[in-house]
Amino acid sequence: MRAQRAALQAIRGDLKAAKLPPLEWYDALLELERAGPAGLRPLQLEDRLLLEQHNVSRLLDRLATAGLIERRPCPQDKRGQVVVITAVGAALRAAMWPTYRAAIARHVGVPLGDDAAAAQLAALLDRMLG
Amino acid sequence: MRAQRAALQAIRGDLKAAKLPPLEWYDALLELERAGPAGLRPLQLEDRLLLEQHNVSRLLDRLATAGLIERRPCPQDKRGQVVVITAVGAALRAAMWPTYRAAIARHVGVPLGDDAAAAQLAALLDRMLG
DNA sequence: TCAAGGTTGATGCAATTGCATTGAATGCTA
DNA sequence: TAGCATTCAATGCAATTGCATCAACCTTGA
Repeated sequence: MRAQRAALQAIRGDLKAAKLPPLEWYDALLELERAGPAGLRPLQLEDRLLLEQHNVSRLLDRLATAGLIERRPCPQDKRGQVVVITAVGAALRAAMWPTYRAAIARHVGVPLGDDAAAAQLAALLDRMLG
Repeated sequence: MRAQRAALQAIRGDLKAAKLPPLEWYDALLELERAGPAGLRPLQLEDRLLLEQHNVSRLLDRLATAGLIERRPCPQDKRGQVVVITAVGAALRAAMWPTYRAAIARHVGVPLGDDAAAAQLAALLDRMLG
């Protein structure tokens, strides 16, 4: 918990110092970019981001307000919607990556030392997501 | 990040289901209990809990309101204070432990499998706190 | 086919967190 | 030792998160 908090706060600090949006935006935009033009249902985002339903709903509000995503009605289910990333959204995600990548390297990669340690850590943490 | 979030949310859920206070209270009370009757300065709590100054200040507000800690003036530094856990606070921490312990076992221990994996994970994460 | 129950996503309200600033006290330096 | 930058902790305000609930829609089964 403490290691995660330290890394997270440090990475957030780097993003903020670069005047970039919060980390949550990146995560959401990345998932949506991976989903391609088919987009994602909010429920799928919940699963992938491990966020609660109401937090996804409000995160999407902010992303939509910023013009980074588009909410489209869902043909199969009129309650639902399909969320698609816009070109602006994809551009922002790409613009965030260099800073984010460097922050990860600095605050996770460097402390861990070698790549083998990182791989080991990833493997262990993966077990916790089964 | 995702592994931590999953574990944290699950553990919080268990504490809530048992009608116990939030995890942050436990962490703070534990540090204060370890500090003994000498107590801790808020700044020391910041370091140990990796919380920002204003969050410590407000966490202490809540703990004090609940009668779990006592804020005493600091003799060496009249700006500061010394925070000491009360008997009620220690009792609450102790009461939380069985549930917390079980939650950790369930959501961290079990997924990891054996103790060796847990030790390895702890060692790797420790590197990130240097 | 329609009533009952479950799912999807939004929203009002309270609690928490983040951010900037403040007030008080300290210590450094000239 | 007066002046000034720094440190400790609190606080007003905005943004976010948590919680409960709601409205709309879907699904199932008699």
